[in-house]
Amino acid sequence: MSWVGKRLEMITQKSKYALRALLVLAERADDGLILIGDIAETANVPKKFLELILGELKRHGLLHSQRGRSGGYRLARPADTITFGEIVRITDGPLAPIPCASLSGYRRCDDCEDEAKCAVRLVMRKVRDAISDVLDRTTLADAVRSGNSAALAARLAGI
Amino acid sequence: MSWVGKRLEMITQKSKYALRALLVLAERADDGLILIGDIAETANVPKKFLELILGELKRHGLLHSQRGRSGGYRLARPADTITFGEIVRITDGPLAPIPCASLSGYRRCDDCEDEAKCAVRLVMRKVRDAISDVLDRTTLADAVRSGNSAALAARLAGI
DNA sequence: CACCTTTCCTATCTTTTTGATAGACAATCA
DNA sequence: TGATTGTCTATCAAAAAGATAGGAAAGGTG
Repeated sequence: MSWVGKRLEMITQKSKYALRALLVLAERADDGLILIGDIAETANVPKKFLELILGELKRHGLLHSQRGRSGGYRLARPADTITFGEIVRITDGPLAPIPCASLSGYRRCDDCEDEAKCAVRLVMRKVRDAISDVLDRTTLADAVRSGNSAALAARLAGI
Repeated sequence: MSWVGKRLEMITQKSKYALRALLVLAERADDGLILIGDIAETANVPKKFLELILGELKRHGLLHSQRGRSGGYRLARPADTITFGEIVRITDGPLAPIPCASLSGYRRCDDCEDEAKCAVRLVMRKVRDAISDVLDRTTLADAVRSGNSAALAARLAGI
């Protein structure tokens, strides 16, 4: 099939890293501060790159951190109040497939003749809604739960 | 807001061009062959770039074309049998946000420890389903209709 | 046939985005 | 004081996206 070798990502590696890192922090939410090296290793993310990502998440209020010996990171809010949508918007930008279909990051297409009758935009608005329907309703806590039960199911099926 | 200036596209310009071009062809489905220069002008797409796109769509069986004087392009199938999903998959690749969540273009993440319990993947599969629910159910014919009625509504509201 | 028109193919180019690393700096605590 | 740990800024290389150029091939017309 001819699309093999094409672009295969709508969500960047960076967002994937952010999600994995936050899931680690959500799982260990009761363990106090966690070292970035620890997060990097568990989530399998290059440590230096993770620094940038966690910094961004912190600046947006998702993380609390402390420097110095016995420092580290933890979630700034309960895991059931942080959604995938919020995270992806921070690391990748708006969820809409194209800017003219975005609520949070609307921008007119500069090559659009008449936005009112642009069928592409109307369809992409539906796509945006469908994406946000999933991502804005899924919290880190949900994901931890579903990850655990999926692992359990796989274990039961496999063994 | 801090995501201003970030990536604002999940669907490329190329796909937008493809959709606009095919919508032009769908609207004029009864007019026989249409010149690429005509399509380029109407859809507001750089002609040379459009050549590449239409070539790809043709090779995938969406278009019929003829060379020489009185040549041009037309849809190879009825407009109500061509979906947005099919088009976007040709021009941009799989709909899934990440390859490990794709049906049509599955590929394992090479940095994934245990796919079975990867919560990110589970969520992104839902996103994939949500996207394809919209795009695989929307045909060119649907879009032409909705574009027209949206234009009508705008006209009624505005004048 | 010769000629014009139009699609088709291949190569190339520039710009932007993505993913990643380096190194100095600042806070914290023993 | 000094080891530890997060924070900031700059920089880089590779890949993807967007676009253009030039000619080859096919089809119709006189």
